[in-house]
Amino acid sequence: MAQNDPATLDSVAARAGVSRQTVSNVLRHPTRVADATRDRVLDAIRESGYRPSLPARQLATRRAHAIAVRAERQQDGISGLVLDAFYHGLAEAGQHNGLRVLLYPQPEDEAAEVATIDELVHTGAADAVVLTATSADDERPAHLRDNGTTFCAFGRPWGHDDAPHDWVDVDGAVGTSLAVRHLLDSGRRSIAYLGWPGDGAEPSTGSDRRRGWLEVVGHAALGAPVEAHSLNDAAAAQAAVAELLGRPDAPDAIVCASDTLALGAHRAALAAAGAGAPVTVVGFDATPVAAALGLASVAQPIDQVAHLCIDLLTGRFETPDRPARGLLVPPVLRLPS
Amino acid sequence: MAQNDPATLDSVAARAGVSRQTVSNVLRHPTRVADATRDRVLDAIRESGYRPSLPARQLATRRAHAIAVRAERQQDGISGLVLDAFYHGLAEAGQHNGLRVLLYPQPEDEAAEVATIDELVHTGAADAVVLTATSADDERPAHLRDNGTTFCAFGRPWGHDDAPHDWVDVDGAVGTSLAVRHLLDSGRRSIAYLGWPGDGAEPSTGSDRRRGWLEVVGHAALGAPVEAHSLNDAAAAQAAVAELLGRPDAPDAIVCASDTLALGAHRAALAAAGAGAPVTVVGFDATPVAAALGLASVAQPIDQVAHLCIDLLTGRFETPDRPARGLLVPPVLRLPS
DNA sequence: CTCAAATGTTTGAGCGCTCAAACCGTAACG
DNA sequence: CGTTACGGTTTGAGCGCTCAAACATTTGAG
Repeated sequence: MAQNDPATLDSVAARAGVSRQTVSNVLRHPTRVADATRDRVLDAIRESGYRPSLPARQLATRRAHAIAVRAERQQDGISGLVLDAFYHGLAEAGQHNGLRVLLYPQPEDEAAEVATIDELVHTGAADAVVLTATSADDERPAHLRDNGTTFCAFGRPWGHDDAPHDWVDVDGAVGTSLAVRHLLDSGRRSIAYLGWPGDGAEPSTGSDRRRGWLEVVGHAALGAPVEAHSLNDAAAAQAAVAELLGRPDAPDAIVCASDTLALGAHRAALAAAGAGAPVTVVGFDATPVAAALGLASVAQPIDQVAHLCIDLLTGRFETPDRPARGLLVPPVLRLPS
Repeated sequence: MAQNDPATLDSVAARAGVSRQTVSNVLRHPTRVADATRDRVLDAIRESGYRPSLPARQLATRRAHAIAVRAERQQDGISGLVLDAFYHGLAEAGQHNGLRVLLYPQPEDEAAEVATIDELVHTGAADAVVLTATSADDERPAHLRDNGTTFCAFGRPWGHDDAPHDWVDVDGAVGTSLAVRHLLDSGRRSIAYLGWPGDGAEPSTGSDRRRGWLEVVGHAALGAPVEAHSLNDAAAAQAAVAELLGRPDAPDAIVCASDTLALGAHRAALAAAGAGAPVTVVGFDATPVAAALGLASVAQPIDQVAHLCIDLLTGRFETPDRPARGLLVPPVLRLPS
């Protein structure tokens, strides 16, 4: 099948009795080539086991046909899973679009990361970047914009609604509102929220998730909304919820901003199981932990997010000047099986 | 700083008043260049903001300076974390060695995966592959060997001890033996094992972990070893352990082959807490779940594994014919904080 | 029957780098 | 004082591809 030396455009051309460029056209612009010629060339390609050389193409087109994404340093924890799925989604969607996915190790800080990305882009290793874990005080988007680097963020430009860059995010408010509705439907009357510190104030992932809860709970008019806050740590969450359950207005359900918090809440609920009615806990991220504990949890459609990121990027490659676009996708509530 | 057009070897050379090749030498073979010249060239590089073009280098050297690794499709679960850490480790170790890490989406089956890898390598996108999740009946190593593809596996060639390829793995037996010793030290007398079905027979990750337990337990001569088996599912594990704890020879500690199993065991132990002494559970993989539940768990030194994989690969790039090498690294027991 | 417009194919140049070989001084040696 | 040797530098060629322009053919209109 394959020759001794790997086949090239020229060797295939010779074999098919056409010119180099015609072979190239068969591959990249099939319509430009006459049917008979194309078949002949395709045969020659098959017989010789030809594979186009990526580096050569990159050199000629000045496109890397690759995007870069950060390989997160050791995660805090439970939602690490989500990133795994995101990587897979990117790789898959990228493959469909002729984009390879490059991993770069998370640098010390944001400045170093911008430098890393700059390096990647300017050496021609990648055409663009997908930014993950964006936050309100994130300096990366602005720097990348200044650099003229193409990128798409997974995560809204919190607090910078005018930020002229592409992004995709999951609608956390919809997620928590789904959770509350589900709990109302199953007869819960007093639904508390367990979030992170500072959830109320600045726009953030946390405040977004809290808002969804508050809207539905407020709408249902079930008395004053009850909430607690804790760092994203199961033990801390457990303590916070234990306190909550000791109060006179103890809730009969808790919507949590993460599965880590949900785990803590679940343990507190178990501990308090003796006294009072059972408390239902709903998590966020639908990690295996929630599944294992038999908790409902809000599932982010990570795969969809990844595909949309790729869509936005490929779109921008084609039309560099089109206005920035932000896409908000709804999560779903995953019930315990 | 940077010019309008990106700087090239030639533009830098012109600026420094030397030839193209001298600039190249400054970068790749600094010793070949006279000190004065080198300084002049380095200045020119700095002033022009020159970045070497990766594609051009790849084309000329026929090396991609990249390795590929599979982006796992949705994980069963809890140990997804481990992969995240592995990706980061690879990216980091790769960066130190001038290797970029490429992600390819997990294909349908092993045959398709081999084809994908073949594609990656023959188009010059990657020089080598890191194989993950190897098992006894894995066809990938043999195929890759036949293809002449350079690779390194994370995972032993179970049942193919003669397999002439590079690999790195974590010594599971050492892990479980550490767990047992720790339990003995803390006064446990009857230490059971919770593994996966078929752990006893063929060489596998499971049988390896079981062996470590059996050796130490047998050595301590504490009566007939007790064990249970279950699919890697928390609910199934819970049922299996519940049964175990109901027996007359119920253990006072359980070493598990995974954190998923440990989660199940933990829940069964909690449920049985009323009757008899408390049961201590030890997991495997040191996922956040184990940490959250307050369980000790065996931690795989994933970062080290990743670095060793890169070491083996870079070594092989330099000496393609050196004999295959297998590296076994010991895990550590991570106690609950 | 001529000329222009399609259609299909080839040619030339160049992307930015590295390799190998050639080159050029100068120092060391006989 | 010629010859060799050597550190330092340049030259030529080529990696495998794509672009734009040039070149043949064929076709259809006038």
